[in-house]
Amino acid sequence: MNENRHLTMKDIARELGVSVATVSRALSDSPSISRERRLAIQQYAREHNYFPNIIAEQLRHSRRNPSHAIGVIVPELVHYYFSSILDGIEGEASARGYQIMVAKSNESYEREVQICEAMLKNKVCGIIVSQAKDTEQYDHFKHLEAAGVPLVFFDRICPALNASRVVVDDYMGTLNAVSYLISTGCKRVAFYGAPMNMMIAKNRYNGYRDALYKNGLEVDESLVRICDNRADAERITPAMMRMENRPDAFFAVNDETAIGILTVVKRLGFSIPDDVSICGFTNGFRATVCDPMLTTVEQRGTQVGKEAADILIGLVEGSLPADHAEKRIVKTRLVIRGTTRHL
Amino acid sequence: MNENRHLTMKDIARELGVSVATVSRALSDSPSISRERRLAIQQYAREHNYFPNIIAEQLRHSRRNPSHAIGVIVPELVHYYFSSILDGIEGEASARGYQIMVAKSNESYEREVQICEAMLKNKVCGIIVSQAKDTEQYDHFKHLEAAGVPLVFFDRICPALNASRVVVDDYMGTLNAVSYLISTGCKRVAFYGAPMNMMIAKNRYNGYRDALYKNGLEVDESLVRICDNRADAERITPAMMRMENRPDAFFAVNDETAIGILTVVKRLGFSIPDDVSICGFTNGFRATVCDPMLTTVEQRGTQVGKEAADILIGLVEGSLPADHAEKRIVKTRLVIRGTTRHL
DNA sequence: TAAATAAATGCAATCGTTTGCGTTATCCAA
DNA sequence: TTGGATAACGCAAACGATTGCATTTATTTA
Repeated sequence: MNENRHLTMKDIARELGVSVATVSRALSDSPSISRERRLAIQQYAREHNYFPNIIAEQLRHSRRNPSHAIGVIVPELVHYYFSSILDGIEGEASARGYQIMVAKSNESYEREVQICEAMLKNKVCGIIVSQAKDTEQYDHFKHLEAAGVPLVFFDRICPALNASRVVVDDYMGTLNAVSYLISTGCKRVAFYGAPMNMMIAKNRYNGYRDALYKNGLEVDESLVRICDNRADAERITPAMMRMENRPDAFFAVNDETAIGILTVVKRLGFSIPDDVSICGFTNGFRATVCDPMLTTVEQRGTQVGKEAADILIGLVEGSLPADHAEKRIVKTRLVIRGTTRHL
Repeated sequence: MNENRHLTMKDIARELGVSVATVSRALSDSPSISRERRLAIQQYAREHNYFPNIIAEQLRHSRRNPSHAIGVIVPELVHYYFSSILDGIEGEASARGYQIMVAKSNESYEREVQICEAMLKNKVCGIIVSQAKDTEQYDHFKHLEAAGVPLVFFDRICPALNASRVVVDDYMGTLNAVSYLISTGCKRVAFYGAPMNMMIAKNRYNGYRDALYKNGLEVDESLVRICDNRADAERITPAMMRMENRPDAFFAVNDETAIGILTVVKRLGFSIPDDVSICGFTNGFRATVCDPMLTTVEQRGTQVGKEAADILIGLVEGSLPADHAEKRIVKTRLVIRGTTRHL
C-alpha cells in the first residue's frame, strides 16, 4: 500500500488539494487555518497515521534545537554497577523527553574513539561517559567539546579535562567502612584495591589509610594488594591467610572481589565473621546471595546515572552555562550484613 | 570561534571560492574533481575539522537508506539476562555499523507505547523488543510494522503477531535439566514457574511435565507453584518443605528464585544436594556466588541478542525479505554445579 | 460603491547534503 | 577555423518540514 514510503505532508496536501504550508499549520493547530479545513486535515492525517519526519524537523531546527538523544559510553554492559547507571540515566532522560544511545567501549581506547565519532555523526546532544581503563589520550573528548557537544564523566574521571562529573564518595565510603570494621574489634584490616592509576582507586586507598590513622593504627604494606576481581582474589588470598600475622578483616574494592575472598576464607575453614570480617563495595546482586550475606558499601549507581543525566540536560538546555564544569558527589551508605561482626 | 555553529560545506565553499557541489564531490573523492582542488578542499576540511551533518545526509537518503539506529526495548535494565541481551545486540550492531537506542518499559504497557512512538519519531531503522508483562494489546507494534519499521521479538513473544523472533529453547532446557535431576535419583521434583500467560512459562512447564512422563513419573500438583522471584520463594518454600511428602528437588524458573529456595532449605537444616537438589535457569552472576554453587540452565542472553540483531539488520538491509518472519531458537546448556547430586 | 480590514491560504526560502545534467574551458584532430 | 572529446566545475532540484511575507478572498465600514 504505502510501499515502504512514509506518508508526508506533501502527500496530504496533494490529496486534499491544499498547500504543504497549510497542512503544516493545520497539524500544529495554528489559528490561521479555518476550523473545517484544520479538522479535515487532522482527520486525514490521523486516519492514514501520518508521522512527522523527525529528521526533517531536526534539520530545519538544527541551528536552534539540539537533538534529544543522549550518548552513553560504558566500559561494559554485563555489570551490575553500569546497569544501574544506565537505569538511572534512562529514567531521568525519558522523564525529560530524551532518548539514550548506548555503546560499550570494552575497556578499549580505540573503540572509545570510534564510538565518539559515531555519536558525533548521529548528532547526540551530549555524552555521558566512563572512560576505558586504557584511555590515556583525550583528543577525542576535546574534539567533542570543540564541536559543542557537552560531556559528563562519571566514576572514571578524566583528570586532564576540566569537565562536569559525578562520582561516588569513594573516600568517605571507604573511610566509614574501614572505621566500622575497626570499631567491631578488627585490628588487622587488609585492603584489596584497583590499580592506582584510576582516581577511584586512590581515593579508596586514602580512605582506608586515613581510617587506620584515625584509629591509631599503622598501614602494614603486607596487607595491601592490587586485586579487583574474583579470580585474583582466590589466587592471592590463601597466602594471605597463612601469614603468621594474618588479617582479621578484608576491605575489597568491589563485591566480586569480596566474594572471592569469602569463598577462600570459608574453604580454609575460618568462620565468618567471627574469625574474619569482609566488606565489599557496590551492593549489587551478589551481596545478598553469598552466605553469609555481604556487608558492603552501597554505590548507588542509579543515583549517579540520574545526576549525570540531570547535569547533561542542564548543559544542553542552557540552565547550566556551557563552560561550567559541574561536579557532584553521590554519598555512599554502609550496608551492614552478615560478613562483619556487630558492635 | 565557531560560536556553536557547525562548519558546513557551504562555509568551505565560500572560503575556497567553489560551489557546494564541488566540495561535496571532493570530500567523497569523486574523480571528476581535479586532484589539486580535491586535496585542497580535503585539507581545509581536515584542518577545520569539518563533520558532515548526518541529519542532512539522512534526509537526503531517507528514501533509499534507512538510518543506522536500532531501537531496543527491555522491561528492565538492572537485570542479568537483559544486560546480556543488550551486550549481544550492541556487539553485533556496532560490528556492522549500527548504533543502539535503549529504553526500558518498566513492565508497563503505557510506557511501551510511548517508547514506540519516540523511537518511530527518532527514525530507528528497526526495533528489538521483549514485551512488558502487562502488554495485551498490540496496536503499537502493528503501527510500527505498517510504518515499515521491522520488529524482532525476543524472549517474551507476541503470539498475535507473526513477527520475527528469537527465543531460548525453554522446553528442551527444562526437559534436560529435570531429566538430569531424576537421573541423579530425585523422585519428587518441585516446579516453581512464572505465570502461565507467558509462552516462556508454558514451555518450561511442558518441559518439566514431559521430563516426568518420560521417566515414568506423574505430575503432582502439590509440587507445582507460580513463583518467579526470591521473596515469594522464601515465603512459600518453608511450607513446601514441611509437607509429609516433601520434594527432594526443585526446578526454578530463574536463578533468583532458586537462590530463595536455597536460602530457606539451608536455614531449615537440610543439606544440599544430599537432601535436596536445586536447579535454576539463567546462569547469571548469582549462580557462582551462592554456596554451594548453583546448577542451572544457561540462557545465553548474549547469543540471543546477537541473533536478534542479525535478523533485524538482515530485514533492514534486505537480505531477509521484509514480509518474512524469521524464527530462531537458541539452544540452552545445563551447567552442573554443587546444588545437584552427581550421577 | 469603494476602500479598509480581517481571515485564510499559498509562495518560497531555509536547514545541509547529494547528484543529474548543463555549462564552460581546454585541447586535439580534421 | 571549426567540430568534437574530455575534463572540471556549477546550477538547481530534491529530501520533509517550518515560517515570514505576499496574496487572495470574504467581510465590514465609511
